[in-house]
Amino acid sequence: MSAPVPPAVPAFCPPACRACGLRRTRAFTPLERAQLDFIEGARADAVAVPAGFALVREGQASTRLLTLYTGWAFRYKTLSDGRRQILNFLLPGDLIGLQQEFGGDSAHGVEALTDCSLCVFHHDSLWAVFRAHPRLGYDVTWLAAHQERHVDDNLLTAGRRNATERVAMLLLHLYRRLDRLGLADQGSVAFPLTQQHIADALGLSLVHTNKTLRRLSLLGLHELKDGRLRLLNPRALERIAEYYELEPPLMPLL
Amino acid sequence: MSAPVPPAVPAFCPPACRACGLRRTRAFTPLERAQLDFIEGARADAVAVPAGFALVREGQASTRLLTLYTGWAFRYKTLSDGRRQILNFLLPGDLIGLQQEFGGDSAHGVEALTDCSLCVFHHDSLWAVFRAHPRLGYDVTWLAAHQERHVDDNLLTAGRRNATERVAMLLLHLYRRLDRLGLADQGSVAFPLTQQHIADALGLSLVHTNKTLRRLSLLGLHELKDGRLRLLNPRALERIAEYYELEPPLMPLL
DNA sequence: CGGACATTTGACAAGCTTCAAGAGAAGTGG
DNA sequence: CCACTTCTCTTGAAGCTTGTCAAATGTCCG
Repeated sequence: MSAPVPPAVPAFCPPACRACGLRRTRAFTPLERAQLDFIEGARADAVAVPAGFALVREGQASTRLLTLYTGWAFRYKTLSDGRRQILNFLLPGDLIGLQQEFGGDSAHGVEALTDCSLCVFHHDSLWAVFRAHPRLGYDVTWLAAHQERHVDDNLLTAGRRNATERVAMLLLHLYRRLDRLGLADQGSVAFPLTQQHIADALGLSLVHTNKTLRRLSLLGLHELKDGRLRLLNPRALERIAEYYELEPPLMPLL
Repeated sequence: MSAPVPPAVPAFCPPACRACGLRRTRAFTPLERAQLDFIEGARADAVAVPAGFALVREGQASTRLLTLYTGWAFRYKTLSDGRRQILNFLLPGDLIGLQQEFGGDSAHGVEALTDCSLCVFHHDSLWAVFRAHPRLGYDVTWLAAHQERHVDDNLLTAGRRNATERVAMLLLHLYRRLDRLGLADQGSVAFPLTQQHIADALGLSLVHTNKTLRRLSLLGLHELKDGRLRLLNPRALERIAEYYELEPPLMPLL
């Protein structure tokens, strides 16, 4: 938070998609001009929201489709007594609202974790995408399948890994996604999660999350300071989490 | 298994999609003739596999797209020491192989849980679907998003529900999906899962799954006999699992 | 300085896992 | 047709991981 690291992309989504800072990060598949123009036409707005803002409310209908441009958000579900499960974290480039577009209420909520800026698409633009640009429709499906892979990973983590493995998994996974987006700076990344977020993502209690995090830190595996995460021994974390990722694929960006 | 209940659809997928038994169940959205013909043209084969057959191998590339016609299957991931997490169960009408179609190795395996019959689509037919019939492409995305909802539910279950709630959730959820497909017969459905499957789906140990299942059964909430499941007190199960589903939507079927 | 919030630590309880072993059902081969 | 193996279900006991309760410390911000 306090480290004076310049952001990789400007804080606001520029009006022209071809000027989009995200597309310059090499994390996304390049698009043809016609496709880019189409996307630009489907955009209704660019908005900024503060940390904590409810982008999608659990159990409510919402037909807006959003792309996260800067900041972090997360999808979650809750039980009536307050127990909360974070389903996955959303980083720049991730699409929000796919599920809700398909009619019906949202089965999950989406909350901004930091201040965020987003692209807002017109209502019903999803169907228009499929009609006008099958390739982009295909990309949307790719994104849906890709997001499901993240949830699959998290389900394996919550269901079958112990506390140490879970924490190692989370740190590694997030670090790599951020690095991929060019958001790593001299071996560290901004890390705005509270331990409560981590606990809710991993299916652990807050106290136990704290103790596990502490232990890994004392073992010299990572360092969490000033709102930034540094992996001091990524190999050890890989072994613990049993998480060896190959080269991550290029992602489509809408 | 041993109960002499006639199957709701014939055991084999007929060569003509318009004769497809699944489409008569009213669980799926009706299609236009042209769309149906296109799907029929994309079909390469109809196959039957025995229980235990590996439809998709974990970590291997596979570009086949399948639709489950009869029987049960499940998606899973494993850790190197054998711990296994079942991600979700696949029932008739579910699409298999979406993730793998998008290049790269499969991050999960798919195994037939019972004898299954399936429709096999031609390689690259997915992209052809998007090109030729945007509406069907949209449907594929709907299916991807819908499957993710199931995984979301399972993640909430594994991460935040206790053993009793987990088991209640599973019984209720599967019963409803089967009922929806017209596979319920006088208040009971075929239930081919072993307790090991249930344990692996819920992130519990086999022993604890057994004891929890036993307790719910002794409380008169359900009956599991002769390979069939009967919910004796669905309301109580709903309250325990905190799972009140509205009318399930019509699903697309490829 | 006071208040809200995040982190940290200790003690204890509980839920769940592991270990062990027996019973029942189903399939196989002599 | 029966012995044998294999698989699933069942139950008890012990132990460990994780959750809950409680409270102190630290940090940010008005």
